[in-house]
Amino acid sequence: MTKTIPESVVERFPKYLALVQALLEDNKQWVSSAEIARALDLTSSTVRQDLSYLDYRGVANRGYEIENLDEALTGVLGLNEGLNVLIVGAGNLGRALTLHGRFQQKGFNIRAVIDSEPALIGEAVGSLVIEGMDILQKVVQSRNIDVGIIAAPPDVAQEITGKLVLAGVRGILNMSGQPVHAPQGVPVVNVRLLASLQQLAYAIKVADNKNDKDGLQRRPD
Amino acid sequence: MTKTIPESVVERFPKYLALVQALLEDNKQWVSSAEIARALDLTSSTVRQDLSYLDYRGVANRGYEIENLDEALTGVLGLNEGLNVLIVGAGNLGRALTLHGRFQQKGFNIRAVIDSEPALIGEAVGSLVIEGMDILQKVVQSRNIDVGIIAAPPDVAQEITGKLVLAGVRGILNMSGQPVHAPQGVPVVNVRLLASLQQLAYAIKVADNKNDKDGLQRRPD
DNA sequence: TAGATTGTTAATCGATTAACAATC
DNA sequence: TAGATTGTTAATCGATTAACAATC
Repeated sequence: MTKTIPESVVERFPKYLALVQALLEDNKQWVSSAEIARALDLTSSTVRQDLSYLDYRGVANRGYEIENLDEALTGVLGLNEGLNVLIVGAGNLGRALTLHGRFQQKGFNIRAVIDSEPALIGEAVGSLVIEGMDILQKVVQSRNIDVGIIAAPPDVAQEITGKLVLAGVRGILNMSGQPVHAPQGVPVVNVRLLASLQQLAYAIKVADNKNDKDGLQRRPD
Repeated sequence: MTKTIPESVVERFPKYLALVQALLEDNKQWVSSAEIARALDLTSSTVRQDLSYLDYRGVANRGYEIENLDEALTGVLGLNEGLNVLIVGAGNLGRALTLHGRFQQKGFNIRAVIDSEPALIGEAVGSLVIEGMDILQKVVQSRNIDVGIIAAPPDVAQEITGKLVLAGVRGILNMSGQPVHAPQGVPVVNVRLLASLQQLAYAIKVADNKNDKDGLQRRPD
């Protein structure tokens, strides 16, 4: 088995992967740690350290072969196979995610959208049809769902989590805004859009203070 | 001016704020660093250290008064006033964000939705009406927009960023998936949903390996 | 071969945690 | 007053960076 990879490193892997796939599109063949560092605003030392966790080694005096780097990053992230996704909640967010082509394109195959509201059942969302919450378990099992995405209101998020776990999903992406807990062995990633906006608010405040201090103009309230 | 607050601490402030506002709803009056730590999966030491950056001090032998803590966190994040938001892109994601009541409720007032597609102009999204991209600058200025949210395709994300900066927004939340750059002084927060899914994929892989090692059953492919 | 770039070790830096005096 | 909990200092831990021998 591979050595445990620090969380801070894992968090950067998707960035490397996005860059590498963009370079691949441009038909570039090689990239150096210094180039990667420049593109992602890191040091080349961090880049080399991070990439040393991969199954693929760079080549002294050449750098990293992009195709191999792509494969190694895809492999380490567990993206070789593609993952089947169920979206829970067919509101605006659920529909937006379902129709967002980029997930599909990157190996997250959206296989179903379900909702507890009977009136929505049967409605089309892209090439899918909204199904009932009552058949969640059946859907997960018959369509080999790996990942459940919670795009439902906060108050039902934990309840849905329980159902997803029971049905046998392997991981959960929770966009409800309400942090949820699943048993050990079923990882949960909580996406907090409000938190991102609040961090932005902080950054704005800091930037404004800086401008004040520097004697620069700011738009009057 | 206040001391600079480490990024790691600022990232936790929204979590404290969410908890504190939930406790406020429950009419709780006091909370201790140990209780906060338990709820957010931190150590009480980290909590006390973090909260010591605030303008409000706790009370020995009592803990923190929730109402004051709320105010202090709101203040430090720059959320006292509420912020006016423009959403760029009236596709599924843009509409979902516009209609998502929670942002409004937490002080992010969505004042406009714009799109470059003429056919969409005039269409209603909740209480707003989709407006044209050509009046972006006018909208930002006349409606005192603080924050632009990019909910448009990746290929136009950087271009929109330029327009937003020129129009005078104070910060940008970028949900396009394409990282964008703005000049110093206009902070950008990039939300990467795909990266979250990829991190989840990694966590799933690790969890599966662990189960294998422990000799537990895993669903066969 | 000479030069460039890797992989890795050691040094530095920053974040988290432990410990405890202050205090309500 | 006694006990609990804060705020803060010092210790520990982990992540980033610097440096350089190995190597293509």
